[in-house]
Amino acid sequence: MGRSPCCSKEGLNRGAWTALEDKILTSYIKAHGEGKWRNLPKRAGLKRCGKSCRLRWLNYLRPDIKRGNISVDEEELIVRLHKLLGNRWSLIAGRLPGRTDNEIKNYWNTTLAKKAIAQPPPFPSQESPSSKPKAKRILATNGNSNIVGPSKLPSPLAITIRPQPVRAKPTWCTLLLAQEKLHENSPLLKSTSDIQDSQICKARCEDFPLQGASEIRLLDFDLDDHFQAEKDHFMGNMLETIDNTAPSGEGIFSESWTGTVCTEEDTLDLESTAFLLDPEDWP
DNA sequence: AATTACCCCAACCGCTCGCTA
DNA sequence: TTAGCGAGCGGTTGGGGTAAT
Repeated sequence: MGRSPCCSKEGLNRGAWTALEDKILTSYIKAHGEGKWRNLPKRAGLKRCGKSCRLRWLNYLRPDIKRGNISVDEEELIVRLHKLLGNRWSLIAGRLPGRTDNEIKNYWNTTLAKKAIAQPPPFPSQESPSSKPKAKRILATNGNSNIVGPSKLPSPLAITIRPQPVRAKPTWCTLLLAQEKLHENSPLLKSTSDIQDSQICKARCEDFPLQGASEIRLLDFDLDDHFQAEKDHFMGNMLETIDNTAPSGEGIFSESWTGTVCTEEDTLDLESTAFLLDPEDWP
């Protein structure tokens, strides 16, 4: 079939944007909003490809953009997220308010990748997530590591794991690990009986909305300050566990699995998790 | 001061996905 | 069911800036 190019390249400006072009694009979007990128240049009077306009706006002109001066905290978060997600820059950027995927990608390629090479990961057998075949389901393995003592954990606590959404509207496969699970040596699901247990946890979540948080994230819990230290401790151990359990692509945190946003609404949407409760449905 | 080498990052490109008619 | 469009993603490129010689 072959698709039409996004725009005719003839007669269009290319390369660096001028201040005037920036001004035109900014005022047009302020007046008419984002979207309809293909027609935007014509309507705004810009001799640019629509894609180019979109990129310029999203990566540079948007008012909420933070540029440069990536903090140590942000850097650490990028490293952790990259460990989990691979080169999924947009997902990583989604966890860093004000940062764009392009900036993070550039930062990684120019700065962090070198550091990563200089400091090889502790588990040599673990490949970069992006180089591994996609995992298809949650297959539990034994983490075999102490996570954190019972008294350290905020309550209630749930972790949601879902397959990596390729685009919007992901198919959710939600597992909620009961707090009690985290008190055991193996925090990860090992058997279908564990999955049955996770149902109980869901009920608890329904009964017990998260305090002061409309969402939690595997890498960025949004909990009360009171729990900050516990959160950091927990996350540190959790990441170690992730490293230990996904050396061969069959751990639940391998390739296509990400710990990601768990909104209250998502937590309550249990339908998509049904297959997890039925061992017959496992391959 | 001139030249070269290297680094950084904005922008481009090709591809894919979701949606819709 | 399928073709086409709009949009987003990740890899790559090229040019400007700066350090080194």
